[in-house]
Amino acid sequence: MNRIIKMPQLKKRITIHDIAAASGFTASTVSRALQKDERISDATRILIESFAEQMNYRSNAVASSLRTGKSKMIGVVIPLFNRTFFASIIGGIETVMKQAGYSVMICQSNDEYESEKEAIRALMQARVDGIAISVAAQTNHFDHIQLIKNEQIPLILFDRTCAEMEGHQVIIDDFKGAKDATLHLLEQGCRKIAYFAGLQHLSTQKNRTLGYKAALAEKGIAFDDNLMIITHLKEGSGDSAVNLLYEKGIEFDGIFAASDYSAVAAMRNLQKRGVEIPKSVAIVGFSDEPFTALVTPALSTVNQHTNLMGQAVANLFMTLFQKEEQPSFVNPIILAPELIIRASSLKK
Amino acid sequence: MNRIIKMPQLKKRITIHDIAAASGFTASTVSRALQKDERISDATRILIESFAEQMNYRSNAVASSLRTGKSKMIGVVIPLFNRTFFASIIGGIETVMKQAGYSVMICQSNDEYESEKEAIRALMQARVDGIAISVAAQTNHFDHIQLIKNEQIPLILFDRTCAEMEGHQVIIDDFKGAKDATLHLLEQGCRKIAYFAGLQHLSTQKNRTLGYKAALAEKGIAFDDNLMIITHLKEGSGDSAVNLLYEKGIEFDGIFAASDYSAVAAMRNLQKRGVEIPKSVAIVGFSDEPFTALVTPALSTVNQHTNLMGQAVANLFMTLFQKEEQPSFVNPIILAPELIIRASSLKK
DNA sequence: ATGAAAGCGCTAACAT
DNA sequence: ATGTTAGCGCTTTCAT
Repeated sequence: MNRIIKMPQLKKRITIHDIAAASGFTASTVSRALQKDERISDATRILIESFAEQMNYRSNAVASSLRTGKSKMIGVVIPLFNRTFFASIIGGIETVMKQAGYSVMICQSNDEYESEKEAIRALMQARVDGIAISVAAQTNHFDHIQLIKNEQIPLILFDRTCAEMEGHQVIIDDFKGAKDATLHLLEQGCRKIAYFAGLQHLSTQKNRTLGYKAALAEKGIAFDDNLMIITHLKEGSGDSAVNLLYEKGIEFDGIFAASDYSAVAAMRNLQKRGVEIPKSVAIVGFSDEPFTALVTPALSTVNQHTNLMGQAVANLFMTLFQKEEQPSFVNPIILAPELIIRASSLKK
Repeated sequence: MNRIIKMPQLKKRITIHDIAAASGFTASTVSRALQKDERISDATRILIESFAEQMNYRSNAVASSLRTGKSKMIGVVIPLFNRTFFASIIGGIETVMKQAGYSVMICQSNDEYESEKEAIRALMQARVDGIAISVAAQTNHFDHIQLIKNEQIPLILFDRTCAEMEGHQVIIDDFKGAKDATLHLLEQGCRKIAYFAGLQHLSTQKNRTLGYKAALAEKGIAFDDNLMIITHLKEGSGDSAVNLLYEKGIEFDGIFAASDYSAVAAMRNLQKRGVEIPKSVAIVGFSDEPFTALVTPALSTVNQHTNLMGQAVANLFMTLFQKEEQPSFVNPIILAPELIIRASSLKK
């Protein structure tokens, strides 16, 4: 004797075949209808769409990706999330890519070579359609980035690039940013401007150094090696840099720090020593992190128009995706930074 | 007459079939060998591995994902990248997931319902194996989150959760954090503690309010509605909150702000008014953003052990992945916050 | 305007 | 220990 037993219905995901069965068409017609292929009549399309809706269908991007070879995803590798700088760039990238139907997969390198390599591996395995990278501080060889090019995956370097790698670039004019900042300090009457520099193998930092020097040169002031202190620019570095200047007995009447964190830490150290800011020492930072407007005195800094930068990256992707073959080089996109003058540097 | 013509060799990606052909085995053996299946002899495995290496093979995660139904990716949706808070949580998640061979796909909701919904849609289309969400400030209905549960995708709510949704949770003990902060201010002698609160429909903010009130109650101080000012807690809000207190002529000798940005903005406003901190007004913030140690006076705040929180999320995922069926509920994981006492609140 | 059939690259149940 | 075979869900060429 047989009795019908209700199986514990495993809620299988709906596929185009289910819709095909339900609607009486075939899977290909369903596929075409959902893609709004012109060859499908409006009536059929609308019918199929309503079935899809009712049956709660969501297309399987994995299957689609396997078939078409396009994942409609791009990957972005950044050093760290904990800077408004990168957050804002990604915001710009996402805004544009989303409109074009792309998802953005973000990975952190923690400024380490190994993590960066691993992130790239993961993105390539996920078969993303393009990869954008701001290279890690510790990265000094580029074989892992070369892999991307070898596989003909569109590659964009942004912010931190590397001279050793040719590729598409979206960068800030760090030279101009640093030069403007330094010129501003000079115009405020500073003559001995300490420069808290970042690691000089980074393209951005190298260019900031050139900008600093160019400003000095323009005003006929000799570059003084003692005033340039190279650090990792993390939170504590401004503090130790100021201490170093004092220990060495080096006089200074201004600071240009290539990082806001470093600048604020320096400011705090000087205030503890009773140094008046900006009267005795004027300070300018770099990046326009939100807290710079909140410290006392408010920190002058250089805004990098990060959101625009992100949009530029995304737009470049859209251009690259249209090309059959990846062009090995296009002119870099260079964005202009903007000096934000606040109380920390205004002597007059 | 025939001549051999060299075709412009399209560098096709290497598949297991190519390796099979080159090594003389079949695709399944290659697949097994590369997965280190025990049934394949060491000799064969090593041979195949060397072929793979030489031929520059990378496995196609998309194909593998389609076949196995597992993507080895998880998705994380956060409101915004521009807080060290979320950056650090993600760092914790990534550390653990990577070790287990998972990639992490991160999306921003910008605190908007629509973006959050869109992010979830993208993650589900990518067929991630699990989704972790810290819900957007503007989200007030949860149908999109319900979708995740409907599809039986492991779901973890972290930090900001919602009472309306049952699900796995990893949260901070916001109640305790706020209570400790307020008690500390009371112990410093404050009697009229202004409370700069966040939007009260957020679970975290609601709990902080309860903590604030509990501390007052414990010390026998009546809650004064005038002292509680609800804002979005963004950068400018601390400033306007202080202005409001002055306009209304409400006296206060302490501030507990549910955000570091708000706290620092308030501090700055008061300093401009010539109010001494912490002498006249003691201040405590929330989150321990890195810049809080850099302002003058350094800001007392509540550290939320974000990295641990991220690790807890990841570990919970690993547990959930092992279950055949998703348990509808497990006890929430509640992490203890830590009060960081700095100069801004030390009267004694 | 719609259908049939093949295949993207991989894995796994079922052989042997 | 290795091979055969089928199929994940989709797109797309070729038919009609």
